[in-house]
Amino acid sequence: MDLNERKKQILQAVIDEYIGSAEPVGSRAISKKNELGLSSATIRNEMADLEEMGYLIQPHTSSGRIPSDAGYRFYVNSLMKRYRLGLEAIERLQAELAGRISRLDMAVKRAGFLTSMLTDYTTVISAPKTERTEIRKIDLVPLSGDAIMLVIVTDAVRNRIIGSKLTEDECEKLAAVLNMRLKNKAADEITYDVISQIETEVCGKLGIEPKTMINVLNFIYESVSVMNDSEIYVANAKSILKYPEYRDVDKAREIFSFLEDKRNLKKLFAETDDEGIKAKIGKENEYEILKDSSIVTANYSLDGKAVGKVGVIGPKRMDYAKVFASLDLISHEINKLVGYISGDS
Amino acid sequence: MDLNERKKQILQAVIDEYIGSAEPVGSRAISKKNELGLSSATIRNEMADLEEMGYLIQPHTSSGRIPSDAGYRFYVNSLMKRYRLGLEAIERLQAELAGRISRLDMAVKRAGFLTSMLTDYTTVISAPKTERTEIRKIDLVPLSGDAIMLVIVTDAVRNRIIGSKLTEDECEKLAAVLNMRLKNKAADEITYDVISQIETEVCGKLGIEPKTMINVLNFIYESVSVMNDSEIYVANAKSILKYPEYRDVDKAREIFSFLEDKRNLKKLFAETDDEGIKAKIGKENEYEILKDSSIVTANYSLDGKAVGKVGVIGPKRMDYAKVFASLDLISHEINKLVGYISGDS
DNA sequence: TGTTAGCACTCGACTCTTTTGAGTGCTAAC
DNA sequence: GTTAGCACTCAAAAGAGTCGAGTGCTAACA
Repeated sequence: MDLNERKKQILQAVIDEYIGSAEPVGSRAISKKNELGLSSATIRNEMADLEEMGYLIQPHTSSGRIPSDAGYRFYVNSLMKRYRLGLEAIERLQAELAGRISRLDMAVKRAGFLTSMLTDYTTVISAPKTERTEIRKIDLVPLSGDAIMLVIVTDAVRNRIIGSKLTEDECEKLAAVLNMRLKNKAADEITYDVISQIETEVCGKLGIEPKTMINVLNFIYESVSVMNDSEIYVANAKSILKYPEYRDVDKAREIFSFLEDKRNLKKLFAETDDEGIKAKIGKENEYEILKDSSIVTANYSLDGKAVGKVGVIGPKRMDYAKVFASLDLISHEINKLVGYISGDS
Repeated sequence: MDLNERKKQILQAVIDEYIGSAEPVGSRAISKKNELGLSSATIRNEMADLEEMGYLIQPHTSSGRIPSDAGYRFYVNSLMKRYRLGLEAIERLQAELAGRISRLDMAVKRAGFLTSMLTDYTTVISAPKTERTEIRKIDLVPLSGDAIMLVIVTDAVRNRIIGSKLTEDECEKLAAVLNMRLKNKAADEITYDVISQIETEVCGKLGIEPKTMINVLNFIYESVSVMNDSEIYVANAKSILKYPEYRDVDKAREIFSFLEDKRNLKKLFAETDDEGIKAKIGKENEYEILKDSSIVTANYSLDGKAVGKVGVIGPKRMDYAKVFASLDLISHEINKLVGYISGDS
């Protein structure tokens, strides 16, 4: 069942051609390129073999061939030539990412955008996931001038200044209650209900102005919300409209809907390998909607541990070589970045 | 040139019908509804008049009529009936907006999303613009345990904790330099260059660890960036694919591109009235790409002063009555919200 | 004078047929 | 093993015919 050298060359030529044109490729077209010095008839025979072996598909009797999922798979595994990104592109990307970005989530967002520009495909990127964080301490510090500072300590420290006339004594009492209720609780245990309960139970008892109470609790809830969901960003979703395989507006809309729901994207990433750059081609994807698309994902890491992923979504005939090269570059650049930006969020 | 009552009724009937069907409306269809008790022939005569007067257009000789821009304009100004939103819809919206949102930008984002759900059209919303803010003071406070707190005071206070071993003395010196350079400067004067200059000039002179310096300056730059651009959010862009007028994928893509560039949206908002709810219909829009679309914008305010806008973008035959009602509701709800959330960002 | 029935006319949309041409598989000769 | 040649296939494009929703106009009616 092995492919001889000539069959490989022909398969590669067909796929390369099809990636560019999105039209079924005929024997004559391959022969014309004259890289192999074979007539169309010979190539026709080989293509018939390749079809029988499952690497090519003929949409109808009298048309050229298009690659099957297996064909693409073989191409990605064995045939694809290494793509060299232009030096200017690399340098521009490095410059863009090296700009003044101190917040990691912004940097990640930017990286996603740049990937989508580099590849011309829709890009999905996840911000680093903070492992099960729990609240270590909550502090309330009165500041001069009718303001207090609320500090929430987890792995990181988040703080906010709130306009309020709480005295030092009141601050202490409130902080004590909050710590009693929330200390050592994991972020995902602190639900909306827990917060609401504190509001109703505590507010009257301590005699604290409701507005202050609400502001404090809001900030706490917001903070745990942020901790819980590792953000996922989608860049350049519109680019799918560029490719003829999504000419059907309804299909495009389905994909947009899919991309909009971050739970889908999380699940998508959860299913992918945690190392290297991997492609999922067509039906290799779990999701019905993506059966005609391919996804290539890469990991980026901090201290050698995978913390986030970047993925490129496009038609099955995507330019895998370019996408692999781009993701390789981007993930390396993010690695550098993550190591560089200080850990605070 | 005035329209008599009957012509008005017919124009209204045509537009109502067309809003629902997106198909040219014939005289028979109007006659059938039997609200006027007129035969198709009579209506035909009236429609011919309405066409002559510029309110209707006949795409080709033997087809029904569709409203012209002027027709829509007349409809919006004089004909449109008040739309009553369902009570459950109103209550659900209020509940959704009243959730635990303490950050204004999040609330605004949410409001945009809700508007798009309510109307089923793409929604653009701008976060409140802080007027020319300037830096009043920069503080650096050493904390226990290898950390310092950087505080930037403008109208609001932004602060961040940075890992660094600066002593109290060094903090004071650095703060002095930063204040000397940046105090009383408006946010938009503090460009990337200004920040870079400080980095190169100050770093060596004070003998401060570069990493700390970079973190401090990054946060400052980030803060002024945030002050400068009032964020604009787009919700439910994909919904434009729902309407037959955007069946042409290339046209849809153009609109997506337009929506992606926030400068366009800012300009769009800048061109609209600062009070009430206003529609721009078809060619009333500056942008070529929006010539076949309509935009309805509303303002929301804080202390009676307009601070932000919400806009709905859809096909010219959008359900203006519903959109006006929705925007009315939403802007009132945001008004409440903005007054309620404390001023910090 | 306003309304309406009636009729000839228009023209996009749909269907059916024909033509075209890119591509195939197979055979026979090199 | 390779290739020229040829009959064959079939989607897509082009053309022809039909249908019907809709019009404008005229003449008759209330």
